[in-house]
Amino acid sequence: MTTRSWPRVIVHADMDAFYAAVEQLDDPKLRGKPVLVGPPGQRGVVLTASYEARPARVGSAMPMAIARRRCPEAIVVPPRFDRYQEVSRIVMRTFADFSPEVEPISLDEAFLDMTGAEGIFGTPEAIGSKLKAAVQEATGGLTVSVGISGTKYVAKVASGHVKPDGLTIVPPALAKDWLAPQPVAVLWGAGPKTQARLAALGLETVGDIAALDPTGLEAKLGRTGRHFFELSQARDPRPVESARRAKSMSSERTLAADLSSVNELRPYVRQAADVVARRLRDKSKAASGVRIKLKTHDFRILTRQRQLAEATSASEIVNATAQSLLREIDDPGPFRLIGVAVFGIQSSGAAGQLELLAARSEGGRLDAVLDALHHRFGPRAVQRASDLLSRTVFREDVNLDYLENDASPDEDA
DNA sequence: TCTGGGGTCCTGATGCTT
DNA sequence: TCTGAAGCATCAGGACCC
Repeated sequence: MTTRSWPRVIVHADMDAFYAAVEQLDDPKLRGKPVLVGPPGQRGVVLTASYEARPARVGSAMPMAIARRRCPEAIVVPPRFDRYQEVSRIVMRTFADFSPEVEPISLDEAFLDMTGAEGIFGTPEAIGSKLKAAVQEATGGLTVSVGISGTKYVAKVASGHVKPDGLTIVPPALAKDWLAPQPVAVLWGAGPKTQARLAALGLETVGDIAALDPTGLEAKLGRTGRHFFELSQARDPRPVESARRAKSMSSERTLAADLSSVNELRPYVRQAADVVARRLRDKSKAASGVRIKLKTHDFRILTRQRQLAEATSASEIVNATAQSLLREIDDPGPFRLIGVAVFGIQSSGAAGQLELLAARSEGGRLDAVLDALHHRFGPRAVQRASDLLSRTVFREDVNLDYLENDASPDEDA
């Protein structure tokens, strides 16, 4: 199969049962056995179930208590996020060997834009096979499922079509027909509530949506209706964005036991505020707003937010704002979860200055940026910028998105 | 059977500015 | 000077994704 007639070649790569697979990779005693990664206590859900556990109808997001009942022989392993991040970095670096345009979606999946790569890697089948082999070799044996098509949406559905260790190729010309018999659950954005609404309208498959008049669907579902219609036609113009930035950061925790008094929540707010403020500083970022989140014992979510006069990464300011927002809560509780988030994230410090200068300098050229940096902030700023740049692949025509994205690749992986 | 944590985007209400 | 409409920003909540 050739991709010459494909307008774009988009790859979606999704690691198979990632957390559980990493645990099995690191501990041979777990291999071939049902493994559940999740909190060892009762108040939590399964993060990942190994494929050996799945015949027992155990899967992600299932309450751990239920999963243990359904699969009593399963070995429960507490998550080790540092290790998953480490392996994720290896996987993402492997993807980067195939394309400069890699958009990580989470630790275990990413989109790659491989348009024009046929000359280097061959047909879509060859691209998929080589990518899978490279990941397996780089990680010491982890498998990845790959979907390839002309849009992000179809590539994503395709990668989930055959799992684990699958490779599904959907030529753009066939994509609409390929989607048609699939259930509406594959529509990006159709969760349980929306699926129920669609079912009430007698819509069960993507083909049912594709056959409708889009204005009628829009009248019933608003912008979501139009969005679903476009997806049903296999139309999805979104580009692969390798320079996507976080818009918010949060830290939240479910309490071991519900708390009723706002005063009892204060230490947890302080702790969460410290965590997000530290993460902002670690990434040389500042935030222009603070939000708190509470979950009541009956699972109602309450939020309160406030804009700050000035962007900050100071723990004291984030904490003071969060504590003040807590005073605005008049719900009697009891509460089972407390969280603090910051939003309106922007760069601060050297990375931010570099970004601004790159934006302002003529054409964003690197030499102009460094000159301006030296002129305005002195040699230490140049050193800091050089440190940042030494961790990137050099490009003559550096633009701000590229700099921003690669300034801290370790955390972003 | 009893529901995590980290995110994004959308919607409707409300208040401010022009 | 007053009023109303339009546009915009912000807020709180909801739904969704991994």
